[in-house]
Amino acid sequence: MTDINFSKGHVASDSQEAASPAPRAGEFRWDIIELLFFAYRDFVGDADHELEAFGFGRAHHRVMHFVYRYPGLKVADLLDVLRITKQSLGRVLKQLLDEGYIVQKTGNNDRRQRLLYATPKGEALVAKLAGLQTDRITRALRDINPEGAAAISEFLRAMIDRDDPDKVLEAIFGIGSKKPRE
Amino acid sequence: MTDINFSKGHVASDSQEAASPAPRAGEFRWDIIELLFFAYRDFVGDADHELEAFGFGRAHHRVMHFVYRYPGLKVADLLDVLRITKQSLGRVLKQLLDEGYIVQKTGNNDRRQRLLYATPKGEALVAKLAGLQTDRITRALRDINPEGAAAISEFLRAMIDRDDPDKVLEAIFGIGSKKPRE
DNA sequence: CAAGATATGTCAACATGACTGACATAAATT
DNA sequence: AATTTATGTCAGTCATGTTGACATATCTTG
Repeated sequence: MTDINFSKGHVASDSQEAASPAPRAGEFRWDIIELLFFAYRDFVGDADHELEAFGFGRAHHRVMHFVYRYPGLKVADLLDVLRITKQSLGRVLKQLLDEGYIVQKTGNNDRRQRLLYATPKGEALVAKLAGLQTDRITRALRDINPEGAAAISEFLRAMIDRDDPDKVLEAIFGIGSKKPRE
Repeated sequence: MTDINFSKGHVASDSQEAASPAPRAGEFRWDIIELLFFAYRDFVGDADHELEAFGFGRAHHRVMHFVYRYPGLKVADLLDVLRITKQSLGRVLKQLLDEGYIVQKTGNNDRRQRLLYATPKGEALVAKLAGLQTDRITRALRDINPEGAAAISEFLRAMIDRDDPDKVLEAIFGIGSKKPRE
């Protein structure tokens, strides 16, 4: 049942598209495009499973992750990183605060700011999820030598937009190209 | 304004977590976890922008992509690949059919099946989006040698779950581990 | 052939996580 | 004192996912 019957018309080694657009002679990176899709799907799937047990979703994970990793992150910074609206963040953040995964502290210099910190309970959740994802990454890197691993890191960095980096990206990339786009 | 003021407590070279969980001595791949997050965010962001002009979302893109790439894909196959319910697919697919991006043909062997094909209009859309993503990938690979590129491909493949692969994954991986889970 | 299984489509209700717009408060800046 | 900034919140909407129930056509099987 359910035989592999689709014709694979455009797959990889196919000759040529008869399509009208013909953008640039057909040299698309279908391989990487699809590998990224499946790899990311399964990568986040690890965490998604666990999150159900807590009654949380991906949104909660992202918030917890960055709050844990960058203690004292401001709400505004979090909004930059996640690229969502404050209304959208508000709902998720409120749950995490109410349930004791995150605490807020008033900023020292600027008392309007609410600096965010993970509680031990929050740290435990992040560690659990990061453990699952680290397992997958470690498995995937097992048969890859250091040069290959460096190439992977370099590739992923180069895939990221560098214009107008948020605070977390500046930390990751080391405050390099602070290029104020006019 | 908006100074880089978070304390970076747990970042990379930090000594040790005082947290309670302590899963495996703290050797998490924070680097790859975060690079994947940002790389994928910007990777899909390319397409998201363009899609707005068409009044479509990511869901439409995913459907169009796989229908174009694997002509004659059955509805059931598409459900396997996207891992969504048929009701969810139905809404998106109906729009793409109504607006002439996809056509259905009755299966030859099994007349219950609806085999899906991209129209020229649909192919043009897929090509446009794949062009944007290919540009990003090509840019990212520019300074990476063939061995590095091979490592990247190997890594992404190894990140994907191989148990119970769907039709598309079988095509990508070459019908390898056809392990029928009982 | 009749019965059952399969492939697909559809209706209805609901959940999550995005969005916009408007407005409120407290604290910093001018 | 007036304005700007950082944050929070209310209200409504949209996109995309979910369950559950059911309909129809077609294939498979006893």
